[in-house]
This record gives sequence, structure tokens and C-alpha cells, in this order.
Amino acid sequence: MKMIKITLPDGSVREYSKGISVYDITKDISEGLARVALGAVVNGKTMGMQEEVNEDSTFKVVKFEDKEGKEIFWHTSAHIMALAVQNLFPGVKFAIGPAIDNGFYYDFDTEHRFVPEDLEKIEAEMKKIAKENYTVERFVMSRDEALDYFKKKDEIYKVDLIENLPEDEEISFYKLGEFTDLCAGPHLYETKKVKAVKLLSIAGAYWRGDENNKMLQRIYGTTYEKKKDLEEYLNRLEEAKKRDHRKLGRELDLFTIQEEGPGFPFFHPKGMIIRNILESFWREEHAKRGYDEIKTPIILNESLWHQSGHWDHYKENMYFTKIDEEDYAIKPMNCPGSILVYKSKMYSYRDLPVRWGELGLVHRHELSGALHGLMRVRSFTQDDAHLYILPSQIKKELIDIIDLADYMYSIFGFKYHIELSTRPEDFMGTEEQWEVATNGLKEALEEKGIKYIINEGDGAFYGPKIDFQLEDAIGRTWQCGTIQLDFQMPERFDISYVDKDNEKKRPVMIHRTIFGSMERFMGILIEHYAGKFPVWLAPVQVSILPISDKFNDYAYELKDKLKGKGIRVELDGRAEKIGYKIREAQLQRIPYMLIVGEKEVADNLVSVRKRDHGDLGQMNVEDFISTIVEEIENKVK
RNA sequence: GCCCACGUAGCUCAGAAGGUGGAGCACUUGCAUGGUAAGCAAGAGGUCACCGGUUCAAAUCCGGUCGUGGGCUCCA
Repeated sequence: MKMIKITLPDGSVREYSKGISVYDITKDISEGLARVALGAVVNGKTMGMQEEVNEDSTFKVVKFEDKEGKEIFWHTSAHIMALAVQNLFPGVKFAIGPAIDNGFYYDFDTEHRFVPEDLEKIEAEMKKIAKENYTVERFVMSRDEALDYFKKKDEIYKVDLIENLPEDEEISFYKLGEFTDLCAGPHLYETKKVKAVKLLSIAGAYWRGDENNKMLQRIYGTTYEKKKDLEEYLNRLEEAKKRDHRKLGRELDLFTIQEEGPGFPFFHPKGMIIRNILESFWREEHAKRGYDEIKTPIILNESLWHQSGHWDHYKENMYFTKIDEEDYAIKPMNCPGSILVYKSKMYSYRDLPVRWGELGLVHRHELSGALHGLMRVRSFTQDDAHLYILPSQIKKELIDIIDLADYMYSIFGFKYHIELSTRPEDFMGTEEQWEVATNGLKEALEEKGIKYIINEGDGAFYGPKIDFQLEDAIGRTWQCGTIQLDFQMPERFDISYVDKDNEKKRPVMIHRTIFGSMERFMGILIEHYAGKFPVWLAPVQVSILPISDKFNDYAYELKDKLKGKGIRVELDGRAEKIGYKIREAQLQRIPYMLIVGEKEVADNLVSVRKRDHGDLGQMNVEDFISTIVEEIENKVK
């Protein structure tokens, strides 16, 4: 019998006979461990308890708490759901059913239209299956056997999947009761570990994510080992919903989106305060770093968009109009406008880099189903900038932009991750140019020691890009900042500078944003702060609340004094009780409430109540003013 | 754009097996002048998203359009 060596996390080595199961190894390490283990990471590969180990390996047990454990758990849950659906709705065809971030889904193809009541039925069936404790069996077939098996069952999606698998690999299957699925695994050994089940929603999804394919029905769900953990997760979802920027936007009177303008947001006075502060912050930081600001027209002649390549690559997303008999387009991007400014004169190599910022209003026709509050709109202002630089300046300029973005995000306390998008199918220019540009971005990131994910084929049509992804309240990430390196537009528009040798040469262009769009960034900010904006951003910084309207005179004096210091202050002089006024100010997330009554009037004081700290007691008016002014100036978080 | 669900007062929602619409909050007025998260009372406010069909009668049933939500696709 052949023996293999298994190295445990503590460094100790054990010997077993070849073909031993993950379960038996785990059991041998510790009986107790086998009860909580869901699988193991063996030589870096996650395996289920039923799988066999055949070579010398490092071996680490995984539990539900581990990322790999959740993946196993939810993947099996997807199969349990599939079996439940098969039991309840015979004739359903199965597509794919993976584990995702917080649960799993499975895509089904059936004439039956799933309705919410079905979810309850399926849920009940899943619980039954889990309780009856099926074991999940793994076996392999040859490619031909596998194809034959699914063709007989008319499982067209599985056949499609197998046909796209590499020719020489063995094909693994997992069998759960009467449900046998093509699957790489790994899976739970037995279903009884699944103690809490919740199906969350029904959605449409195209087969293989391609809109030309048939739309399947997807059911999303999640499961847990303990009922308590499921409840906790559902509570978290509820809490997150409370900070949805669309709800807070209305409650705090920041913005609305009306039926008359789907995807075209209306900014209310309080929303504009935040927006204007963000713009001032943006202008200050850019001015410090050698940027100048320009503004270019929203409507420009269609010929410009032919020249830029937008007509060929972006027409579907553009709006058009006519002026007299001429065709015009509403700009979907700011770059061509910026380039026209550049072209209006001659440049020496000494003038470069030229850095021009533009808070540019663009319009893009997004699909109606894609619109989402402020996060996805059809009209938005990009905090754009275009840099015209010498090829030798690429790395330094890229690094400076990365630093600027990092600094600006840090002011808000944002976490983000970076993605690098490479050449799309529909690209302009040559493959060599793309390679140089992509490597430029990679080098800048690597020099900064920043980790990034690569999105193959997701670049803009004119160049590769780095994206900064920020998270919203429920963990969805949104692209905000972007840096794009472009060799195409300079050529298309034949822009140049005069080099030392008196030759005209082509500058390199960088397109970049930090906020991304003012709209999206505000949406993210609202959710990030749950409406509790720090004092420097808060639309109303101080609310003065007289105990009764007898003290309104003092309150008005106080208001003028604060206003004189540039503080955004409101006065609630209504004949209401103090508790009522506090409640309203609190619901409006106003950072400071100043309560004034008989005692304060007598000694020129204010009683300070802070949004998240409650009553701070009495304070001298001047002291309060200097405290808050300092907080504003330092952009205290 | 596609799949599913939804659209009743400014907001949150109830109601309607077809017979001329309801609550709470918000708003207006009156009373109460109250010390750290909702004082009392009265009033005003809706062509039940829009268009069409069925019917003696439609907010309710049917069809379409628009919009919203969750996904897919796409993206700042």
C-alpha cells in the first residue's frame, strides 16, 4: 500500500495510505474537528470531506467561519435548492448555481414563472432535504459519458458547459438524492449542517450573461449553520436599507428624482450645499497640485464626435439634437472639448505637463433598467481632468494622481480597491500602443505597491484604465475614480508640442476623475455616513432651539452671530415643546443643537447637544463658536 | 433593453370578491409656554400613475404606456 505524507498547519507530518478521504484525515487529527469541519484546503485547493487525497499534501481544515468554508456551504445549498426545485417543479432545466458573496443562486429554465409564494415552498422543501440528511456523493465520468448522460436528460445548458470544458480533463459530478449535477465541487459531506434557510429574491439572468441568449430565472438565497446567524444577516440587510441614499435623500431633502426625468436628478438646496462644498474641496486640492480649470460646451457639432471615435464606439449611449439644419450631439464625455482647447494654440515641451480640470456635465443614454438613484443616472457631472504630457512624464503623473485620489478619499474615511481594465474587443489604435499604455498603468501601481484586480477587456475604447471602487451601504461596489491612459485621441485630433529638436511631437493624454461623478460620489457619501455628515459637509451645522418662543429674540441674535462666522445655522422658533424640536433636529442628523432658555439668556450661554453624544451641558457662546469653526476648518471626520 | 414584482394624500401604508376612498406623520388654525427624541383639538389635502377596453357602474377586472424596486446586461 502506497503511503502519503500530510503536513498539518502546526508543521507536524502524518502518514496515511493513498486515497484516504479528507473526512478520515480530519477525524484522525481530532474527532471534535470532524464534527465542525466542512472541508479542507489541500495543497492550496479546497476539497470537500468526501474527496480523496492521493499525494503528499499540506492540509488545513476549513470551517464555516473561513472563506472557503462558506463557499462549500453555499455551493451545496445551491444544490439543495436545485433538488427542491426539481422535486416541486418537474421538467425544470438547470443552468448554473454557484456560491456568491453572501449566499448562492441557481439559474433555472422553465415555463413556470416563479412567484414569491414559490420561494416559501422551495424553502420548506430545502429544509426538509437538509433535515433528512442526504450525503453528497462525488464521482467522475469521461467526457463522452457525461455528454451522453445530459443529452439523454435534455439538459442543454449542461451539455453546453461540458462542450466548453478542456478536452482532456476528467469531469466530476455530485449527486444529492435524485439531483445529479455537473460540478467541480467541493461540497458538504452531508446536508444536515444546513440549519437555516432563506430565499431572498427572484430575478432574470441571461444564460452565460449574454443579452443575446435566453433569459433564465435566477433564485437568490442564503443559508447558515445557525438560525441566529441568519437572523443577524437579515438584520444587517435591514439596517443597510435604512441608509439607502434614495431614502435618506428624500428624508433629508437633498435631492429627488421625478417621473418627468428618469435618471435626471433634481438637487434641492441642502443637496447643493454638500455638492458645492465637495466642488470647493476639489478645486482647492487640484489648484495645489498644478491643475487649471476649464469649461467646455455641452452641445457640440456631430462631426467632432466622428473625429473622436465616439460615433463609432459610443453612439448607442449618446443623445443627439439639431440646430438649424446641422446635426449636433450632447456630450457623453469631456475629452473632445478639452482637446479643442488644447488645439487652440502651440505648445513647447516646456509647457508640459498641462493639467486641465473640468467639472463637466455629460449625458449618457443608460438602459432604463440600469438606473439607480444617484449611483446610475443619465445626466451627471464628472470631476474630470485631462493631462497632456511628455511620454517621459507618464509614470510620475500617474503616481501623483493615485496619491491625490488616495488623499481625497482619506478625508472621507473611504476604503476602496483598485481594478485595472485592459483592451476591449471594440478598441481603437494598435495592440502595441495598448500594451505600452497598460504596462504604464501596471508599473505605476506596482511602484506604489498597490494590489489590484485585472478586468480583462473592460477598458475604454481609447485606452486601458485603473478604477477606484468604493463600497455602498449593502456592499455593492461602485466605480468612482478612474485613470485612463490614452494614445488615441492625441492622434485622432493630431495634437502636438514642439520638442527640443524643434520637431512637432505627440503628447500622451491622461483622462482621470477622483469622485467619478458628483452624483455618484454624493450617493456613496450619503450611505457611507448614513446621513450623518461631518460638520464641514453638513447642510445645516447648527440648529438653535429655544425652550419656548419667549426666548426667540435671544435666539435670533445668536443666529446672526453664528451666521456672521460663516456657520450654517437654522432656528426653530415654532411654539413647540423642546422635546419635539430636538426630535426633528435629530432626525435631520444636524450635528449641533443649541438649546436656549431662561438660564442661557441670563448669562449669554448656550446648552450644547451633539448629534451622537447627547447633552454636553452649557457653554459660553464664543467658546462654542471657536470649537465648531476649528472642526469645520480641519474637516473633522 | 430583458425577467419578476410594484404604483392609493408630501411621506409610510391600510382598503377594494366592481356600487362615487381611510389611518398615522407632515401641513394650516386654535389652545397649551413646555428644559434634551413626538402636548391637545379642529381643519385642509386624493380624477387611487396615465390611456384604452369589459360593465348599468372600474381605484378594484382585462390590455397597453410610463415610472419605481430587485436582478441581468452596461457603466462615472
